[in-house]
Amino acid sequence: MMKLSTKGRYGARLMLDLAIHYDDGFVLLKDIAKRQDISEGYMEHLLPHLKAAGLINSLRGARGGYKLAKAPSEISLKEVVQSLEGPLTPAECVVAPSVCKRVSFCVTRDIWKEVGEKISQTLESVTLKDMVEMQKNKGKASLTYNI
Amino acid sequence: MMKLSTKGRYGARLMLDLAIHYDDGFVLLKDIAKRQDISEGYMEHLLPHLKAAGLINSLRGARGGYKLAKAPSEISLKEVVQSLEGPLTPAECVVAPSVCKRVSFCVTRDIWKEVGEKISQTLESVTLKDMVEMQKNKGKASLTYNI
DNA sequence: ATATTTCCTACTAATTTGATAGGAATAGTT
DNA sequence: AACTATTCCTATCAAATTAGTAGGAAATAT
Ligand code: FES
Ligand code: FES
Repeated sequence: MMKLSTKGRYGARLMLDLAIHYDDGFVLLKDIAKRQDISEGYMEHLLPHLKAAGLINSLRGARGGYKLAKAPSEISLKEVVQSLEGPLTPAECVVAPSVCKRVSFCVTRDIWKEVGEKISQTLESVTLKDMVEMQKNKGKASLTYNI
Repeated sequence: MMKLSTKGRYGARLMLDLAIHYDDGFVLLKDIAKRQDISEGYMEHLLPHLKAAGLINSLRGARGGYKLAKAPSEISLKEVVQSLEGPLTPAECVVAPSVCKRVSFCVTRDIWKEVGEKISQTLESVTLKDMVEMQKNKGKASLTYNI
């Protein structure tokens, strides 16, 4: 249905959480899971991908945890989603031409490619820092509403 | 993986095929299936959606078949994909807020919404007529190559 | 040593996707 | 009226993907 899987959605929230706590040193997965209300066990599966993509660092053992490998302003949402969901294209054959026999003359493929590029551009234009700012503003707004 | 399902992909090819044969009256599903190399039985499932969306007309019985309900220039790829895949948004909660408890303060949701709008815009800017033109140009190019 | 935490692997359950099958309803043709 | 060709409808099945759980090994600080 053209949906992101939970990998991408949970991953975005995970990274946003790490960005919010960027100055707090290593953050416990347990705490992220609690704050974001996501199963700790499931979220564990996301971390190797994020690490392989060079987006986070980890330390094990007591006092261990996770933290961003770069400043929030240096990490785009595109990197996050892509590391978890794979290529951001609506059709496999855009990135793996061998899966379709019709690649050489298929018009729809050209369009799927273009759509994928638009998605990439959009996600690339948003950094974790932007998201932290957005979150702060949201917090303010809801406080105002409560007065 | 942020992929379109075969519904959307096959549907786009089906509609392109109908657009190419727009002047030929009712077109047989059998012929579309043969030309596009898609299982006739499976493609059958797509047609009710396209019809419900007012994109095609059908006639049953002998000499029956399918044809576009509007001129190719009046049908955007967005309508086609949307009728088959549902809302063009990367996360369910954008369109059905009740599925997440965090809607009121969730930043990622705002972003998924924006991405969905970009996808919509891109698909909306392409009509079946555009696709037919693209196909013609492809045909020309490949002929040239063969000389 | 001990407690805490990441890391790794295997397994299971649930959902979605892709595909097939059989026949009812409809419309033209003879 | 009988016949043929086609859409239309529903049920079913198989395969693949996604979501989630479990158990324990490896590493690090105290
Ligand atoms: S959809 Fe893959 S080549 Fe057309
Ligand atoms: S992902 Fe649905 S509200 Fe955040």
